[in-house]
Amino acid sequence: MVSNTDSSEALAQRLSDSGLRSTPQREVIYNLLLKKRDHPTAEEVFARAKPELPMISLATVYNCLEALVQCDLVRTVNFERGPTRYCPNLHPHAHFHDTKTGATHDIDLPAGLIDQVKSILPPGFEASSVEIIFRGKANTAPTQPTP
Amino acid sequence: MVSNTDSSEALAQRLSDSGLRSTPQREVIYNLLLKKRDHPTAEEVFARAKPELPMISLATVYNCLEALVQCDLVRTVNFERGPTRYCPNLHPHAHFHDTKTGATHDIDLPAGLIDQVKSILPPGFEASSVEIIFRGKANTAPTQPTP
DNA sequence: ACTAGGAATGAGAATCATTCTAATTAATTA
DNA sequence: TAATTAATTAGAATGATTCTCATTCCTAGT
Repeated sequence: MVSNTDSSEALAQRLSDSGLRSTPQREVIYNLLLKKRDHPTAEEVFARAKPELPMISLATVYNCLEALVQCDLVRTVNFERGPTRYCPNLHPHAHFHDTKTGATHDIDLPAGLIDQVKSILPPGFEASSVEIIFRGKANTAPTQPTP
Repeated sequence: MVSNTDSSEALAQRLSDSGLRSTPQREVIYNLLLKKRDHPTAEEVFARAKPELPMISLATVYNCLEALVQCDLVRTVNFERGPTRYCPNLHPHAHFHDTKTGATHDIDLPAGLIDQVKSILPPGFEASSVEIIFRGKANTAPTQPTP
């Protein structure tokens, strides 16, 4: 099992690789993103952090989230002009935005898809990233009630 | 050649199909989007409309753009949380955002690509739309100077 | 043509997410 | 330990968009 100390040190390492410091606020926020991976907004992160860090300010939440994005532990997701949402990254994935419920789902991308999509670019276009956003209804079956 | 009246009437038709009225402001704004297809923001549209309609207000620009979006003559494009940009639609296309210059380029999508991308969705996900955004550098050769 | 009722417009206030500022605190290095 | 540098906090400021509301414009129905 991964101990708390291990993940703290991994985070500290990642941060310092980007010239940033590890702080209690950054640790709490990163762990909270890992615990509930539902693409919270900064305000939601703020609310979830408060019980652990009652004095934390919204500005710090933004600062911490930006730090985590900078060291590539977290990705931002935007739908239209809604508030930015944060997702503890790793695998390449697309996002499915349920227009009914507002929920965001990660969609794993099969190997090669990104390259295949990039291959439609005319000469002269060098894409460093490709973002794919689906919109629609997700019929995510609720946890099956035992009959 | 398509006369001004023709396009006006086409616009009027589209608008009234969506229960909206044709107005001078909406016509000017739609024509201006068609004339320079560089994905302007509302503020930019505002600036371009003023010479023709000195009394137009920014609120009206937003209203008109929304009307055009509603009757499917115009699409919105968003990059992160930057201002919404407007693009007179029609073909299915992706967007390439030049991170160096900020310019937005339309990328035509080959037939079938959208369906192919949709096919990666796990069961239960019904996508009504797929958006593809590329980011990177575009080496769009400037209009070749005759030697 | 005339008028009632519903849109659309214009001007400015309000809102929302985010960024900035300045003062304070904490951590790291000399 | 002192000096530097970064991070935190609270609140002000910003920027895009939406809202409000008074006014004007159309459109039906008479």
